[in-house]
Amino acid sequence: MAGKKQFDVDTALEAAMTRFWRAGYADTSLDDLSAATGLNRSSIYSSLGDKESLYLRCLDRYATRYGEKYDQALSRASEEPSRAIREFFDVTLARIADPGVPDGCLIAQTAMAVPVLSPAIAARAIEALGFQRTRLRTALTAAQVADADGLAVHFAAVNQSLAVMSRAGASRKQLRAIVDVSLRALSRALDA
Amino acid sequence: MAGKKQFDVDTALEAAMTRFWRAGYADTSLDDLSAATGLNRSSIYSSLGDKESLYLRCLDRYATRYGEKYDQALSRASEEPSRAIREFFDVTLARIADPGVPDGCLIAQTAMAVPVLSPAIAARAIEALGFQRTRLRTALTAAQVADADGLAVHFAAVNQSLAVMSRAGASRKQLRAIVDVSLRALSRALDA
DNA sequence: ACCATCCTGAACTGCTTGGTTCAAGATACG
DNA sequence: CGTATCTTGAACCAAGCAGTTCAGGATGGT
Repeated sequence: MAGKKQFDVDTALEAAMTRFWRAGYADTSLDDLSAATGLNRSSIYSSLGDKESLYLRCLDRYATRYGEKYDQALSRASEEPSRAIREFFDVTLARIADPGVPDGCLIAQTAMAVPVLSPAIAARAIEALGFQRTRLRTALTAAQVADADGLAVHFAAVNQSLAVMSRAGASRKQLRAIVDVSLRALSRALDA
Repeated sequence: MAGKKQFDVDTALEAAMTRFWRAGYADTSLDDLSAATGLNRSSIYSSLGDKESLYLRCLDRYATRYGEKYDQALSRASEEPSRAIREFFDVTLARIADPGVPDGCLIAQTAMAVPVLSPAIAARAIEALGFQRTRLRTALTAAQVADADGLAVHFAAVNQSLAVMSRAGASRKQLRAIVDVSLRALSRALDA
């Protein structure tokens, strides 16, 4: 197959992202990516770039996709803050419950490997986490919650903790319990 | 240098553990371990075993060392639960603040890599996390707190989240804020 | 002084890694 | 039909990997 038609770059990118997400950067070889995407090594290299730039593209893809979902969940924070934060966590819980997608979180995985990753990749992961915190802080500020800063970083952290715990085989019930304690803390802050 | 004296196995194990802790299993080669311990490749192999069994020994070493500290922090939970949990988190915060030791957490790092690690290593990490939850649940039950189970898994998760956030360069202030929200949730649970 | 003991450096194996090149083949369009 | 365009598989490279072996040198105990 050749001539003018090209393979679907988007599909290949999705497969590569999923592989990186499950196994991490170090444990994903070009052969793994080749097998996952169905593309030849040379095709990956010529149309998706080398391993590092491909990883960066996957990071962006991941951050954009779930960033939009988080934004949507938080969009009505000023009217119903409790519900907004609950829906924020539901985005993560639904992702973990989805059998078509790996456990964990690509951003969290990248953050854990910061000391051994290239500065460019490390910076992108840290940036994404910072963006998540900002997202939450903006929503909580709009809802006029006391200590919006502290709660924002707490929720961002608890969200990441779900990635770790899901990798360790935590049940959905346990993941829900983790979130519930944080949601109760928000309720108290709203009462005051 | 040879004859009858041996190098200090304990010192070597400590160096290996630190290296694994910082860089993870995949990104630590035998040459890295050799450089870190100051031992020859063949010395590592003959007296510490292969890479996998050495990693297991490091995991145990880590779990035992900090497990004791966590136990100590929680020992007076029935009398002063709030203080006990605060001191529990202080163990982690002090470890992260210690410049002589890497950020993050060896257990969390291992948990994140579960899908690509050997079953033996994966099982040990999951076991360690389960033990942490049990430790907390026992303490909270002794303190007669409502929803000890939910709080235990929440605290265990938040504790792991500190590893992720510290790797992403979070400040001590931010890490403290993450913990504070959880501690407030405990206070409310104790009031009720 | 001697000998048993242990460590060390170096080498070697077989394999995988990321990266790159290129000729051959398949297609679509004029 | 012919030609320009694109993909593909295979091969190649230098490097790094884990694991293992072994001869030789340094040491401690006697």
